Amino acid sequence: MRDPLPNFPGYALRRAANATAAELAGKLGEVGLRQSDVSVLMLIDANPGVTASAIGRQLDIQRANMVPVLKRLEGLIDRVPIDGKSQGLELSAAGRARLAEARKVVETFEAALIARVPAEHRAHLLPALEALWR
Amino acid sequence: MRDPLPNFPGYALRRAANATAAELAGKLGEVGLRQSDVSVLMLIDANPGVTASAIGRQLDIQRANMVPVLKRLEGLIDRVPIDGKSQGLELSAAGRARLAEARKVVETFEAALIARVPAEHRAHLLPALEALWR
DNA sequence: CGACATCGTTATGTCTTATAGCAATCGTGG
DNA sequence: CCACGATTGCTATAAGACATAACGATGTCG
Repeated sequence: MRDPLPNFPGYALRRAANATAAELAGKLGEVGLRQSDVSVLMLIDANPGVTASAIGRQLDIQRANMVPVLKRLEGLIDRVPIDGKSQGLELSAAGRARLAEARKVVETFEAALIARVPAEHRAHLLPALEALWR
Repeated sequence: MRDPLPNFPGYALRRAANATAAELAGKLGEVGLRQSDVSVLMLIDANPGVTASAIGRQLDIQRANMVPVLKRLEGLIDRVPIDGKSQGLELSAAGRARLAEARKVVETFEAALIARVPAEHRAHLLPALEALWR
């Protein structure tokens, strides 16, 4: 079947993203987490005390939609009141342990990812993507 | 805010894909089409007489989910019975006209896309993406 | 102090996608 | 030539992600 679509970088981009996302989702499923979960955990880990709103802004997740995410992460996250309105988020011991597992999965996955792209293109991928994104 | 995520190629890939997809969706909205619509139209254009099932396989769209897509494209597509079970799809005159508009939008968009990536990385993007996808 | 922004949250609607099932038809191996 | 497994188009439905609007409470700044 003739398919002119793969010649469009934008199309290839979307397909590649979908394919790899599905792949990662599968592997993360084995540790009981989703990609968004891991993103949130990593951000909290790197910024202890951040608010849910701030994380949402960073990840382009609506404030309202952070609620079910955090609910799903119950037990992995501690909420520390900052003032009467905001609450800081931190990883619990369980959260740190779980993140360590997830990190292993992600890093294995990412390594496999770049390994898949031919050596001569490898170094160009990340810079090219960042240029597109921002 | 510290954010380790953009260092992961897989993450950058997903963000770039989302950002560009949203952008394209906006511009295609001006001609009243969605990305999936245009993909389908292009495939039909390149393969007159294809079945809906075949298109679905090519685009990873479930057979069942092709129904609303084709319904949305009513008037742009003609259905030509192949046998008692299958029907071939072709672009109508209106469909060809509409696809021409869409194609202009897409090509403008794609040109702007690659223009955005620094020259030294430009040629590597598509091959790298294809390697990831397949 | 007062106007305005922000926080966390609930509720709700929409859109996309997956799943299962159906009747009709096709193609192929025996 | 025909019975059986595969395929087609389709309906119905469920699940999931996501956006929007609104709320009370609180913080911030002129």
